[in-house]
Amino acid sequence: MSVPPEAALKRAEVMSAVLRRSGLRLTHQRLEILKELAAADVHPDVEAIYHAVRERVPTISIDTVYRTTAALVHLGCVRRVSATVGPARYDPNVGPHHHFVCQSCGLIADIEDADLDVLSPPSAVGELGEVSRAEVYFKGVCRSCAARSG
Amino acid sequence: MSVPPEAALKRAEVMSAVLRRSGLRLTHQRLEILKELAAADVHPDVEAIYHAVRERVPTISIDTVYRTTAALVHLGCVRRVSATVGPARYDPNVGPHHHFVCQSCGLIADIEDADLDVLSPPSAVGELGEVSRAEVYFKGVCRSCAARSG
DNA sequence: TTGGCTGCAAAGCTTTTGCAGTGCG
DNA sequence: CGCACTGCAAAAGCTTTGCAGCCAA
Repeated sequence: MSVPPEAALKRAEVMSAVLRRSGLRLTHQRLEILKELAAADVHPDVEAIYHAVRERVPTISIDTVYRTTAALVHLGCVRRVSATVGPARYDPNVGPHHHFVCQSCGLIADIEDADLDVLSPPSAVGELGEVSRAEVYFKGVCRSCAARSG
Repeated sequence: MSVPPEAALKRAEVMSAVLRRSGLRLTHQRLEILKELAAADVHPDVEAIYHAVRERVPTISIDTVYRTTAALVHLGCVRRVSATVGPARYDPNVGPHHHFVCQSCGLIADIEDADLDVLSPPSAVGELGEVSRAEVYFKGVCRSCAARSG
């Protein structure tokens, strides 16, 4: 939630535009979910989005959050990332970037690094399929988990 | 299942040794699960392991497969990897290596590349936590999915 | 012998789906 | 006004847990 307001606004506008352009309806519920995602920098899961949006739209159901996130992923507006533990998390940053993953609590943090962005696959990968993107995951233990377990 | 027999045997022996050394019992069921994992090169999920082992141990239950894989992950004998879709998959190769992931069917293939192994995290990562390993995921669409959908 | 392990059953958690009413375009 | 969307409820899929009997060490 500490994404710069102007960046969040821009993201929300892009998402709205893509939604509208693709023929999907921009409902009150979808708008709130989309704004929540646009402003998120903690890769929230569906449960977290649901609770946050419910503050403003008390009648929303979690099904709608599932359906809307699925639609946004399908449109390429957000990216579904999954840790090795816990529910799927959603990343509103769809540009090239990388992640730090805490193996203990599942925290996922963005890592921006131009050198990693230009990583190209070894030639052998071509035999497996068509690569659209490379993502580096740095796995370890985050500060708070390290502090908690000594 | 096309891992070289001697490599699979070696892996199975290492896993058995680790299990025994850690005070866990090497039961008939565990031995078969462990052999199945040692010989696997397709990153099977629990369901796949269960069905394969059941050919030889018809009375085994899927709970035991869940419990045994969890134990092996905890001991560092196999690695749990998760695609963005479907159940968790298990990788008996715990050395440094990378993956190709099919975004359509969830297939995960190993990629060996010495250059990628020595990738070091950007300095900013140090603020987040302690990194124990870097893994590169090349995401795209595998050959059979590409063929299926044109 | 005995404490850890197994199989069974039930439950928990995440996610998907069918349906009827609602509201966006 | 029509059809996509929503909320509700039920179910499906993956995984974990409690318990009583069994077996590796």
